[in-house]
Amino acid sequence: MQPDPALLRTNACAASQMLKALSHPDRLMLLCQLADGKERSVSELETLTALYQPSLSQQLGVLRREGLIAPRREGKQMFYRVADTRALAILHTLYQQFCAETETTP
Amino acid sequence: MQPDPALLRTNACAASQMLKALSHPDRLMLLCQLADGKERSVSELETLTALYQPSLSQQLGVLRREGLIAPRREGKQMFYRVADTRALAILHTLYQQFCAETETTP
DNA sequence: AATACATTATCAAATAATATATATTATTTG
DNA sequence: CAAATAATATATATTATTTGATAATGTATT
Repeated sequence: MQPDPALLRTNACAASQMLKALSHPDRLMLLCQLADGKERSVSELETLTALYQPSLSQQLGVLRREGLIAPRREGKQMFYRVADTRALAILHTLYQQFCAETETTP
Repeated sequence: MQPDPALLRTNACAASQMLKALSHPDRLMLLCQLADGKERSVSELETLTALYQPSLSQQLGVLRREGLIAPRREGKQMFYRVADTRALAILHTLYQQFCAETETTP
């Protein structure tokens, strides 16, 4: 599936760095709320995830520095959206694997 | 995409635990070698990844305890294969996103 | 200036990573 | 059968990183 060992390592490092950013429940919840590609304000995210505000901002900072999300300021509010198509692809797979079956079907 | 906040958190925790296991270059390289669903012996994996044996065994141990891979003994050798379909799905997405474009095309 | 919203700084506790040493299990050989 | 070897696993020690909580600070609007 991957012939060149040096390239394998390079790619594995890149991928695992992104996975590291994803592998935190709070950060993953945040990204789930942005997985539709639309943007959300920080206060919306605060409501949706029920995270304590400084933690929220802290985790958004991690995602921002990794380039996974991008900010846009509008007055006093900050809006974030997913800024990395690779992350978006992973999020969709995660949704299929971890959420699709556990959906609340009335 | 995900209405119930409690369920969101539950799923996010499950997913991030698996991602944590994936988000290490050595472990990811190992899993890449098993991503075709076939099994490989530890010594094969040692050759393929050029990892120092105790590290290799240590990382295999992490993956095994997380249930991502399953062992089979055959004489003195141990064979491992991916034992989790969710992990397999994630690995395929990762391959598409991080390896597909960088393929060595002669 | 006051208010609401958002970010940064600090720091102890918990976890994870890396390297080295040692142990286990099974086969082979004398 | 006992000793040697091979393949893999575990233990340990050290260092580095991450987490989680709280306090302090910054920024824009009213």
